[in-house]
Amino acid sequence: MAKTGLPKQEEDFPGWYQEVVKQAGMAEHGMSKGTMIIKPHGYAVWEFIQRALDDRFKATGHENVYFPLFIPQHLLQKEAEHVEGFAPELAVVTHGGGEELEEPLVVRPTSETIIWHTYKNWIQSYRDLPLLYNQWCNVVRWEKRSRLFLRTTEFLWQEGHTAHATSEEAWEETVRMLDVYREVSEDVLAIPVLKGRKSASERFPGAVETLPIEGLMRDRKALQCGTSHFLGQNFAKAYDVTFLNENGEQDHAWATSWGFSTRMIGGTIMAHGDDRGLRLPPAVAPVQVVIVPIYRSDDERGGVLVAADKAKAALSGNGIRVKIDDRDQHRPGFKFSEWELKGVPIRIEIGPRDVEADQVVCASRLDGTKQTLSSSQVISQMPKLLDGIQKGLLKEALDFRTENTHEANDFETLTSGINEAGGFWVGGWCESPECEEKVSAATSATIRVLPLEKEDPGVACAVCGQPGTERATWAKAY
RNA sequence: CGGGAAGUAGCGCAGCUUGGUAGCGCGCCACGUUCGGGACGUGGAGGCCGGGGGUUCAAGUCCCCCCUUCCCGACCA
Repeated sequence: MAKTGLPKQEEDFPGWYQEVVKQAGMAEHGMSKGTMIIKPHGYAVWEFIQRALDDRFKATGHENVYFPLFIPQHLLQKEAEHVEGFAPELAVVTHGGGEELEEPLVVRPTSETIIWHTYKNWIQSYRDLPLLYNQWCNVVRWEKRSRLFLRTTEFLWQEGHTAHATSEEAWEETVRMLDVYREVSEDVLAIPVLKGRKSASERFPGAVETLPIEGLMRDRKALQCGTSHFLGQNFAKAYDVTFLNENGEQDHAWATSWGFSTRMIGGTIMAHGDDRGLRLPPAVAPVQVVIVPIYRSDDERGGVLVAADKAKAALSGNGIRVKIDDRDQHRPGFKFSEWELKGVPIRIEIGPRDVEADQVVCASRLDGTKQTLSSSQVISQMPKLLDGIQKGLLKEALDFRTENTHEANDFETLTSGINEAGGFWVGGWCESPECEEKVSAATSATIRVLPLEKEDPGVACAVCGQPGTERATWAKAY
């Protein structure tokens, strides 16, 4: 049996998570408080996520820009709710060039302020709109508690910032980008997500509506996987961004912003990983197929490696990312375990017996099954096998979510359900912050999502019994 | 920022009670035997014992101060 040295997921999920991240070579803690060093294997996954998002941004007419890391403090203070929301978690630079600065510089926690300050100069007429810009960058938020990938002082993300002439257009953009996130989560990362709205208490500071996608991790806790904000005219008003509309009237621009971060590397690990380690969706696996040659003598080694090279060349020719693990210092069993830990979707074993029979042994990381395939079969079937793993991971995660989504129509069922079973709990809500708070106090869970289109739940508020006006989905979350 | 725990070799830890030559396992390097599910033997390299101050003939060990990390909360992508 394999000895991974990992805690069992069931017994110690946080411990399991931390060990997987470390042992699989994804990331480690940085030197200063709450920071993270992303290692090659982790960063390579991020590059695939970046590419998937960026392709979709371009396809929907967006362009990339870059704004400064430092934001003059006064700029940040113009939107009241925004200041209040971010004030506790700002990093502030007070010295530069060996001297105290006249005005402190805030390290961006997000860039709405500096961007809308700049948009003021870029927008005069409705003909200048929309502005559909995105930037890839790092941001800093001084969180009290950090966890690799999920919450670190500094993290990498993209933040889109668009300006529109009408409320309708901005709302459409907000919803469109939320769906881009849904698509990347589900089709690329194989994490099924719930789309919807946040309650007022969970909204982004300064937003009119915050639309999240929420995924369920294997410990039955939710993870916010991306958010798209409808900012209304709040930032345009705070930063005085006006334009002349088609009717010749001055109007404030309408705004959206949306972000997707390196936290989703952690999400991918927590949504699919098992007791042997990572299970990476083929779409983001830096190595999709690893070939482990097996041999005893130099003679066998030669023949096996020729067969391995041939298989690699053929697979690479089909656009598949293949690696041959020809390290002499490790035996095959060690390599099997190591690549499983790293999450490689397919392992091909080629030994003397296989060379003789012109075949390979092909093992799937999805369920551990092995099959023997002829050399030509393995080439022709590989895209299908990888696609099967991609879809299989999504299906497993979807089934898991279905099993762990429950209805609750009274306080006792709701709170004990959340506390004892975990997962998503759906119930009526009267929209009062008091009822929301009561559940949080009893469970530490929050409303993760309300339906995108507000709908009558047809049941009473699960907390107070008054008529329900929203259908709320609750869960404990990261 | 509260409540706990911990900082000793790259990683995981023992040693501290009762002060007296710096240890173990894994990993690393060399050679040999191994190789279809985490191999073994022999030899070797590697330490400002988190930092600063004290007590003492003598401090990893005792005392004081500081720093950092982890876990549990509150804050959050």
